[in-house]
Amino acid sequence: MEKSQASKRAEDLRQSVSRHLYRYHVLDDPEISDAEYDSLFLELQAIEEQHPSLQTPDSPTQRVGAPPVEAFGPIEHPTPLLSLANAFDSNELKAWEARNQRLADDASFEYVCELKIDGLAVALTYENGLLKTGATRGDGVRGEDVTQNIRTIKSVPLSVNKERAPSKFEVRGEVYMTRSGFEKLNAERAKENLSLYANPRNTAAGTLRQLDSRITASRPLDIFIYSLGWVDDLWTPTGHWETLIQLKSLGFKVNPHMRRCGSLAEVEDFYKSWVESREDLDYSIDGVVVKIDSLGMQQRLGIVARDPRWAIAYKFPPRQKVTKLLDIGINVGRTGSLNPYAILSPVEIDGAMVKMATLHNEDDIRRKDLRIGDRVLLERAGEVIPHVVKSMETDPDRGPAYSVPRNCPVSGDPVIREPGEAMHYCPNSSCPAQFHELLKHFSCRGSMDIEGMGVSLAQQLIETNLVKNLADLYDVTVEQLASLDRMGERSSENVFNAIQASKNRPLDRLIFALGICHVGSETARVLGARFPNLDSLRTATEIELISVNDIGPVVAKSIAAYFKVPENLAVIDRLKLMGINPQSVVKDLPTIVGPFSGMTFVITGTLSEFTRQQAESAIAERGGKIGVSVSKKTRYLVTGTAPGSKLQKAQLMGTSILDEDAFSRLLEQGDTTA
DNA sequence: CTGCCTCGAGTTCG
DNA sequence: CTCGAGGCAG
Repeated sequence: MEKSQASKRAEDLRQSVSRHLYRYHVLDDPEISDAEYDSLFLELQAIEEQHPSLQTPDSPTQRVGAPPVEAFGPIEHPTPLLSLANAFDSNELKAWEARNQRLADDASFEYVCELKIDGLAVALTYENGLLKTGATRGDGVRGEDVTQNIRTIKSVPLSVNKERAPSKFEVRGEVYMTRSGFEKLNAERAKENLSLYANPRNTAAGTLRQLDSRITASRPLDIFIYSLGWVDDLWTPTGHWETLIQLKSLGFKVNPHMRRCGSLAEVEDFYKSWVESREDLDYSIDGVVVKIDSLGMQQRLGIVARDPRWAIAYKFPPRQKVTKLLDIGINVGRTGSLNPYAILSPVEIDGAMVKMATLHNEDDIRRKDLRIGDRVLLERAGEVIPHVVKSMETDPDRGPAYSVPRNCPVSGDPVIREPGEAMHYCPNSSCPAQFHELLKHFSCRGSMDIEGMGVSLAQQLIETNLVKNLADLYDVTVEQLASLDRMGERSSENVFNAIQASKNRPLDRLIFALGICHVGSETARVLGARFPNLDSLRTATEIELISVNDIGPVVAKSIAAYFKVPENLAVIDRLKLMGINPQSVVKDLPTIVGPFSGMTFVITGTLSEFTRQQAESAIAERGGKIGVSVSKKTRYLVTGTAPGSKLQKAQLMGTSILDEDAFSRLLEQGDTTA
């Protein structure tokens, strides 16, 4: 290509690549496919390689990172990056307003609320439309020059419209890493056997301070710009809100969740709505920043020490607390696994008094080096279930490291741990603790579905020796039930009837209810469809079992082993005598042909017009399948209110997402086409 | 053998 | 919901 031609083409490409980067990373609304983008980018790169003189400092090819530097140079901030005072509750927020009103002759304020992103503050300067420097906050007065790293963040404009922007100015923002990007990064590291990063914030901090900016370029950093630092001319916005709008129109990525509020009550509303839905975001926030909108008023109120009077960080209640690990207890699971759990000095987190948390297994406890008596960090993150994050102690001699007991705390049998397995097991399958769990499993919804059979009733039946194995359950009389604690005449009859009614459950439910190791609801369903009754399953050889779809050597062995135990066979025989011997019609797995054939649906959140069961059977009736988690094979994600992390994953993977209305419409359409 | 995807098992508070 | 691990396709 001739140089003049190449120059023209390079200019066109730079513009269009920059535009597509902006649409993708700032607006989140791409116009072209990734492949189309790649081809434009590669063409530009090729031209610039051929004619190095055509390369410009704001070319998108300059975002890939540069060779490592020895150390970062210092950058002085012409106007210091301030910190923010905190308010931890509504009273402190009111006190803040009251103080400002006193100082400002009882003026009334307009506020701007923004999310407080949990990331790192940076200052970016532009000169004549070009990005000049990017610096960390440092101590507020002097930071580090991380320009090369900042350039690799795709949503940072390398240049802005010279006509509309001041000739020199500084913007401030927060660099962060999305949760999904963080998880993806850790997944990649796990694959390469590298150590895992602790959390998105620290990882973002480490990444921004990478001496080799090519590494930074490969990491999913992003930025939200939230204010103008200084400006040399031209621009005289009158308020913070207007500043944000202007920054957005210049092409900066400004967080979309901001609100102008006429009163503190509105601020409270904004704050409360985000306390509820902070987990729906793909990045962490730790509060709401409240600023007085008017710049004139800001100047009038001024700054005390390092905190401006006109702004405050209204922090969310912490979801992490430090508490004392009083002891480590052991639960024995249905499979005989010994499951350690933390007994904690009760603390309130997010409205709930937490006093227990699972500790998974011995290795996990040792990895976190938790010892009895330690102060530990406890977290109730997005999910309801709390977990112990780490120990706060550092003294290596503070007490003995934890070991799972050598003997089962219930039956006293020596526990075993197979090489390569994470869990310790009690080998005694008739251990009362195991039987208690089995009885609960046998009775639960999805198994034999015996209503009224809860923890306390199961315990009493076992302790009174009324039920020593599963078959005994069907010999229990109304009178015996009524003799137990908290069992009146009515409830005894109800439970008795529920037990009798459970005799008619289909084969797959019975197989599931037996609690054979590795045989869950799905495997039980497969087995129930392949074998006509329990007898034929019982006599099946391992080879026959393996030939069944979805059954491999491990599961086959487990099933065969179950049917070799004399106690198990005795129970099955007795159940049969009592009339529990369901038959199934053997055929190839039923395939319903319908409008949803070949589609997998995943549901998250709470639906309002359907129960989950109804939604699932509506899908199944139309030939669709229900998936547990979002994967490439998921056709639709159906979302209700308060969707879980599946939504993020679906967005990440580009899965079609249906809200409840869209789902209803799809069901109806399916009906007409069926 | 290696990378999916799916299944199983355990999970806290009110 | 999340983890670990079983099953299976490439």
